[in-house]
Amino acid sequence: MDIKTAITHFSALAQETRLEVFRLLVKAGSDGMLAGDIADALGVRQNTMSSNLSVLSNAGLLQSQREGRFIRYSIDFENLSELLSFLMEDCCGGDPEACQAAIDKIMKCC
Amino acid sequence: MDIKTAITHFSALAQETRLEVFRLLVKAGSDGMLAGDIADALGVRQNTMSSNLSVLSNAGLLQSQREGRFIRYSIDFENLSELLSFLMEDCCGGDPEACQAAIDKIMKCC
DNA sequence: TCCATATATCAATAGTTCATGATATATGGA
DNA sequence: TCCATATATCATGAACTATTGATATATGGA
Repeated sequence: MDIKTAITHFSALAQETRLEVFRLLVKAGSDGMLAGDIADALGVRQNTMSSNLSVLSNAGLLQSQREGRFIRYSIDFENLSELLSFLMEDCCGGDPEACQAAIDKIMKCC
Repeated sequence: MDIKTAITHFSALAQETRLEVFRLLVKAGSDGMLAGDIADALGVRQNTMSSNLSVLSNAGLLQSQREGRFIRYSIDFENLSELLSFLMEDCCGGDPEACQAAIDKIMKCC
C-alpha cells in the first residue's frame, strides 16, 4: 500500500453517509447488501448513495457483484487489512511488548 | 465514540502530511517526538506542521505535552482503539469464526 | 419490442479544506 | 528586561468535495 492509496481510503471513510455504509456492511459480513437496500436502510437518495458507493468501491474498501438487476456490495477485508497494516507499520518503535499492548488495546472488537 | 468523532478522526488521517506524521509517531512509539523534529523529519514548514499537528491533536489522535519551549507529540492509543472498535462494531454479522478470520487478516502488524 | 426497475453519470452550486505569509504567544537564557 | 527560539494563530485565495435534479444505462419480464 502506498500513501496515496491510504489517503483515498481514509477520505472515503471521512464522510457520514459513507462511514455509515461501511459500518452497515461490516455488520452484514461477507453476505454484503444490495445497493438499494443500503440506500433504504440509511434513508439516502438513490443517486447520492450510488456515488458514495462508487467512492468506497473505487477506494478499494468495498467489493461489488452484479446479480441481475441488483448490485451487491460487501467489505473488502483484504484491502482493509492492508490499510490498517500500513497505518501501524513498525509500531511502537519495534518494541514487541509495547506493540502487543497497543494491539490488544486496539482490537477489542468482537 | 459517536459518528461525528469518527469522521473527525478519519478526516485527520485523510491528508498526506498528517498521515505521514501519524505513521512517524506510530514508529516513534510512546516516546513521541518534538514538534520541530517532526517538521524537520518530514520537510514541512513550521506553521503548516503546527496546524496539521493541531488537527490531529484536536481530533484526539495525538497527545501532547509541553517540555519547556518544546512540545512533545505522541499517538493516543486509547483513542485509536476506540476508533477501530467503532469501525469494526458487530463485525461479520456476529459470526465469531468469520470475525476472527477477518481480525487475523487485519492485524498482521508487528 | 416495450416498459418498469435498479443503478450510474453529469453539470452546477455550495460548502469545506489546504498551504502560505505574516504575525502573535510562550519559554528560557543573558 | 531584552532577545532568540519554539510553537500557534489568522486571513486569504486556490483546490477539492458533496448533494441535487436531470438523465442515461442495464437488466428482466410481459
